[in-house]
Amino acid sequence: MPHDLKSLAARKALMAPLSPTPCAEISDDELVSISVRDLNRQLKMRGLTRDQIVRMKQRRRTLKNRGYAASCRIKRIEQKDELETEKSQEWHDMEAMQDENNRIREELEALRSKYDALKRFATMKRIPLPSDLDTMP
Amino acid sequence: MPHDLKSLAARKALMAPLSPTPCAEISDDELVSISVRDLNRQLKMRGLTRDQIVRMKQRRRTLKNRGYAASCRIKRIEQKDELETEKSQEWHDMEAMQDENNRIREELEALRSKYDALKRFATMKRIPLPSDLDTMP
DNA sequence: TTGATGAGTAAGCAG
DNA sequence: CTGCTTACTCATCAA
Repeated sequence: MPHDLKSLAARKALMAPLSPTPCAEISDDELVSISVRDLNRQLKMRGLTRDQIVRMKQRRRTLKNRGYAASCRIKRIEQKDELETEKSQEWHDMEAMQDENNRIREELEALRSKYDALKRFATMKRIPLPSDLDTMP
Repeated sequence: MPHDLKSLAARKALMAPLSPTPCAEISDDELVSISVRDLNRQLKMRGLTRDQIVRMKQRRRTLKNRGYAASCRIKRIEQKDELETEKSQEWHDMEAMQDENNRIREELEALRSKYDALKRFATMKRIPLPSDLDTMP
């Protein structure tokens, strides 16, 4: 259960930016969306230290991972929802089939009564029945 | 999927002990299982700094959290398994009911044939049937 | 390199 | 405080 629907926003706002050093005005959003090629270009152009470059790459990877983790969580709850939906659907189908089953069963019993009555009537009236009743068209 | 069945052990071994300073030979296992009351007793007895005590408490909380997180994950996969099991069970039930349904349907058709044959026989022989057939016992 | 996932950590809620 | 859950980070595996 979401213990924190209201604090989520606050949390996001309070969350320290991943890079204490904005390094060269590249925002997190930019950093994750930019291509590696372009990133390298930018980095060279701004003449960053090798160390700064390494940090930037790591920051990029971390930001990406954050996104992957989020997808993973979303996927998990979607799969769960899917399972529950399927289960509920099967339950409905099952109920429908149960009803149909009862309907047919009643129909069968009713017909059987009539059939038996007819047979009894024949016996009473001493009317011989054809022996091939079961195979008649 | 367990990406790391072999590396789990290695990871565990490599994982830095939560406290670089064993402080006062209290193992992680001890620390999580001991009661607060006993912990305080131990801490006082050994005469730890206020700072050390705070750290110890935090270490305890972290270790507890580690366990909670593990339980949470286990619970999650158990619930998923449960859902899948129920779904599969429903599927089996459904299949059984479908079979039963077909069986009854065939029985009904067979009986209907015999009943119709009997009626036709009566008509052919010009035998009047009782009008209350449907309500006969 | 990119994406996905298990495990650990911290924050925050509920009891 | 205890226990649970979420979001994040990191290690690791697969593609």
